[in-house]
Amino acid sequence: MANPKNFGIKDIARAAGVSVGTVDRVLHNRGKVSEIALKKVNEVLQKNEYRPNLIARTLGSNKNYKIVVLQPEPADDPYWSLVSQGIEQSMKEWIHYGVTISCCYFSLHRKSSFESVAAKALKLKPDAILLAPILYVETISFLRVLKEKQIPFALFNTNITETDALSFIGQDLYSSGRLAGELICLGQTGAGRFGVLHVDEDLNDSIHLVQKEKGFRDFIAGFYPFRHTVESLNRTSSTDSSFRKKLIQLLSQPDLKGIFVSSSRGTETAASILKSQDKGNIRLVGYDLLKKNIAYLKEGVIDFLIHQNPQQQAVEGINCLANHLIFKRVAKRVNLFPLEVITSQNLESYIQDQAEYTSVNSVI
Amino acid sequence: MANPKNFGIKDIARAAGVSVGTVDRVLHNRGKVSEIALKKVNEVLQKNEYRPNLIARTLGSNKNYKIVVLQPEPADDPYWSLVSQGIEQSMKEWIHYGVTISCCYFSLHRKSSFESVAAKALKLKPDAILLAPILYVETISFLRVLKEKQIPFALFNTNITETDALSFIGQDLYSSGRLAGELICLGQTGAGRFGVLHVDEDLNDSIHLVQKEKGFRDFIAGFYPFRHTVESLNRTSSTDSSFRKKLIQLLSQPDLKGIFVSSSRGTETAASILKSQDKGNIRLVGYDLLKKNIAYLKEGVIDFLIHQNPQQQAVEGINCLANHLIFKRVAKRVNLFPLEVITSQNLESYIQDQAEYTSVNSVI
DNA sequence: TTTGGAAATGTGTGCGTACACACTATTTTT
DNA sequence: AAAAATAGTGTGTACGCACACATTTCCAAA
Repeated sequence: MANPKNFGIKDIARAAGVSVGTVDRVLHNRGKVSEIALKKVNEVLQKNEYRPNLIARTLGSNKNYKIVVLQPEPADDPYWSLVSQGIEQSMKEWIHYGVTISCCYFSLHRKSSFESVAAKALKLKPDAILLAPILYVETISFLRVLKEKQIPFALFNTNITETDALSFIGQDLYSSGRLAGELICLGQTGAGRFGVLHVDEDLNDSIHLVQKEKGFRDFIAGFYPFRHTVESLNRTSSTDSSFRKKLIQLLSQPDLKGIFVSSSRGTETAASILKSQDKGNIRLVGYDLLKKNIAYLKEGVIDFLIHQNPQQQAVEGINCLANHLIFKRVAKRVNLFPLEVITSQNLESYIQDQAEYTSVNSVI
Repeated sequence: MANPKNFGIKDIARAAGVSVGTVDRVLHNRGKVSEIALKKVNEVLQKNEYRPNLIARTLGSNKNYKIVVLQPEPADDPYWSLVSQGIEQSMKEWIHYGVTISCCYFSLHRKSSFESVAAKALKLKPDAILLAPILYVETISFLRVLKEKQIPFALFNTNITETDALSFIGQDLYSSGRLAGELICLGQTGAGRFGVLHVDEDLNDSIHLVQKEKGFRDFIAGFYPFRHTVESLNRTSSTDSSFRKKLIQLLSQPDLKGIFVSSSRGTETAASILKSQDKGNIRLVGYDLLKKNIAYLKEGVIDFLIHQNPQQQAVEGINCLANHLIFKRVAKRVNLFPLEVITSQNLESYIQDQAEYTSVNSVI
């Protein structure tokens, strides 16, 4: 077994009887190399299990890359400002490697904004794109353009499997709905009613919400042994006043077992209504460690939060693309995040700062 | 704001009117530098917010470091073989930076083995030590020796706060006991009995078990609103046959609400007994994703596993020490791991391979 | 046979930093 | 006053790889 720190291209060249220039050409499939030299070098590479020193490679290389992120407007929803935090973190880290990162925001309430934002992103001449495909229809057509232009891209938050994405970074949303079902059913007995809430999003274009609900319904149908019904309530915009009335009506049902809310912001809205109706004893499962959700969790209004960890999704999306660009690293098609269950007793362990330094894999 | 990629020590030297040798001496407090030159260089450094290129620094430096890990014998318990996997992973990664890692194993069943293993570790002339302080008394005296010899060390798995550890990497064990209490009480009503099991460890020298039980008891006492008792069962060795009888007796109590097991291997033992007694409906909370525990979780015998993630603890312990040695990086005194709740529905998201590439922080 | 072009290879310099050693100026000791 | 020691600085080379450009070799065409 070679000592990886000491066996470099000079040693390869010496052993193969060629110059370091030829070794470089073989390693990078660059220029022209004779069959004889190619064979000799490859034999030495294989025999010694050569691994390039990626630190030296980075230092010696002189390329710059640009990554553009397309995501919903953070000012509209604190969930997406967590993503922005992850992006800012990544900017600071990757600048040393000659990678610059830019953000383009589209509005979830004006779907038409997606197209002009996407055009703007392309104007920036990105080497790669990280995209949260929240708007299914608009995203598909944009991805067609990326394919034409041969711009590599990765998806996060929501997966669209019928694309050529380098990678998807995020949770299995169907399974997160099943998990919510499991957490709501635990310890429950007797015939019952379950609620699913979707708040402030167009259900028809938001496959992530559809998948979550399906997971929830499938779990209840398959595992809750008593007679039950599952009802869905949607609020399409914050000016829709019938939603509150319908939820209050649902809360007054004596057989109500629990409520699953499909988004982080919706969780906050539902918790607020449950609290004001003095219904904090109803089992409530929602998403994400937004400030207000944390407060409701501590009060016991919310029983469980499923942590989507959007910040880390963004970080790992950038890492995936940067590794692809710089190191030509093969990406995992699906980088599945754990479905993290947050309760009042493990909350503190999640909101403390995570480890400052983690694996060095990203540069090796 | 300086462009971090372009402003190097040559630029500093030029701007300060000195050579790169003098800049180097100022940066590293090395050799001798006149007050005049020192002032000039420091002004330029500050004005330009100079940050060294750590990649170049690593390449240009020629130091080797040795880290030694002290942990319980993996052959005795699959939990510790997960740690070994983390160590092996880290060996591969850090060898490129001139860091070699060795392991020394002590037996939990022969406390006397700790002393000779610790001596062996010192014989290896480590630059730093990563230690699982499972045996409290033995550990304390060893840490005194490390302090004398000025060998930096980090602790993982169990914290001992009254030490000069660079860092502790692991979970808050008291809180994990509380979390277990929360998960067992959820949806339970009426007067009840709760069990805590400790399997195959000396409770007097194992503060991690003590802390977990205390957390569990404190949660139940503070939050379970009905009349209740908490009883503790210990098995001191696998030849202790009264344990099984006592557990079966506990299982037959009609007011039993749930059981908390304090270790991963004990969880397996308890689940096996619960299953054989056809008591899979009893709420059971234990630790870790060992193969057999996973099987029992899928069957529903175990309701929750708290994932200690020992592999990642080891990885991050090594990263902490390596960063300290190579980059003189200041370590977080406490690197608190999330208390991860595993159920049958989120299990798959945890046992898939984790992200292959993560933050580049470790080398910047 | 000679010439020109293509194929193939070797060499030099760069990336940014670390650090050993040569060199110069000043101060102290004999 | 001369020699030795100290303070301080500059220069060169190293790390391992990338890659541009100079040089050599080989082959085909005239």
